[in-house]
Amino acid sequence: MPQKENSKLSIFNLFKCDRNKDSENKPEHSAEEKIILAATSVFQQHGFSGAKMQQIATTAGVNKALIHYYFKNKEQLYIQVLGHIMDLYWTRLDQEISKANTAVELITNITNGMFEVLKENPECRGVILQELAQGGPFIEDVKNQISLSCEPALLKIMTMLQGFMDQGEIRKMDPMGIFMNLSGMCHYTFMQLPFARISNLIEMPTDESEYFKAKANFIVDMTVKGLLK
Amino acid sequence: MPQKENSKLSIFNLFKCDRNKDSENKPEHSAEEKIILAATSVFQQHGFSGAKMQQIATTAGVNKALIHYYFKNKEQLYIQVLGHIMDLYWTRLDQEISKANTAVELITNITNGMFEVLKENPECRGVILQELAQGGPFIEDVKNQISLSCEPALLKIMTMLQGFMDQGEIRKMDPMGIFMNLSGMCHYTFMQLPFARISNLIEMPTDESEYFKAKANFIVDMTVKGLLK
DNA sequence: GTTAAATTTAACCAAACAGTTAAACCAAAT
DNA sequence: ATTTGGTTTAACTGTTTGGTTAAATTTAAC
Repeated sequence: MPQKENSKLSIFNLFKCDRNKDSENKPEHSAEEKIILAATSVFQQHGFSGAKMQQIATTAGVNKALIHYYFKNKEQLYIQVLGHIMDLYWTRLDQEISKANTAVELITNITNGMFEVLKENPECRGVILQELAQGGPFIEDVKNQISLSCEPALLKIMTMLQGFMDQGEIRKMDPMGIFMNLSGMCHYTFMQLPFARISNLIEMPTDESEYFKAKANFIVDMTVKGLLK
Repeated sequence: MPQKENSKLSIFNLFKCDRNKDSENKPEHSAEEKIILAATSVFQQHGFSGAKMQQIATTAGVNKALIHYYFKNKEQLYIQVLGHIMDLYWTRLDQEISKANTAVELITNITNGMFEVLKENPECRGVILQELAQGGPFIEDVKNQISLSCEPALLKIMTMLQGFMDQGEIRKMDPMGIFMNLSGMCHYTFMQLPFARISNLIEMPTDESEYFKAKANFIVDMTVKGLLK
């Protein structure tokens, strides 16, 4: 069904096909899902203005007219993409933090969760942060999406950190500051990945997953050490 | 003089007017400088594709034809802007690190230097990182610019950190990893600034400079603590 | 088998935009 | 006084692109 206005695809529908690759009878996304996924990728590569509707259609293996059948216009499509990415990101992060019982585990899980979601979904890297950094016309939509997707998980993280401080596992610091610093280190790792790949200033092992593993460990190590009493 | 091809404006010419504001007789930038400055701002706000040559001209207080008189096309102008930003950034950083005698001073100065240059030049925030994160067609130009602008300063930082490790002030860690983490925390602070300004999840004092000061101290504190033995 | 929804095809429109051109204008230098 | 180079003006071109439309075609449901 077309959804010209403000309905929103759920991440659960959008990715259930990826999760159980064994079901060969229904391996395909719906057209609407394919469009969102393609749009996410194209917006990531070229930015909002640089992304062409035709390329999104081609990438999705779909006709351009169909995009406008499902989405009112480029802006609305972009907003849906923002929502999709936020959902993807915070759903994953929420899973990770729920498993932690100590501060060290929490830091470790957040870091690994961020690394995994950014590894598996390269298109997450640019899109959101671009909106944040530029403070463009979609910043309000990002804010609304954040309220929906991330606020509960974020508050959970804050509460847990505060708890670990109260019980003395780590020293008393601003929990939001801790999380922001951790986010910064993780995201920055992926932000400069295209540069790291071609630069001789940064050593990259042939196996890139080794690089990520080492980076994540390094971040956890430095952060945990920075938090302990 | 027009410079259709590969000549490059020096940052020293580009900003000497800002430094000595007392000289009222020559307060104006040259047209070429005005164009670069305007272009930097417009590219930052709208990205490469979203930036309009006409808007750059208007912002610079100059005619559109004049842009093409000095710069071959949009791509070349953008590359010049990248170079200008990198120069600006690393020149400032180089000044800061030279003043440090201990690891703590080094971390402090790098952090403060980054904060100041990002505070004073908001347009630095998006442009470069956008290129890095997207890995777009200009990544090679960024790499070349980095070789010119930052490599010496970066190597200096690495050497200093290594020295502080050898003499036992901080524990032995990958110096590049330290710098990358520090960069990530600083840049991320500014990246999400537009969001922080409108969000109620992040507390912002009415005086924004207070926010920056606290953030910088927090980053230094966490980093230094994370590096000590 | 009929109906309704999903999807394609292909042509089209209007606006925006990068870049060009040529003539005119102006300021400073010679 | 003339030259030269920087700068403006304004019109123009060719292309790209977002979006529309209407008819045709397929798919799935009932």
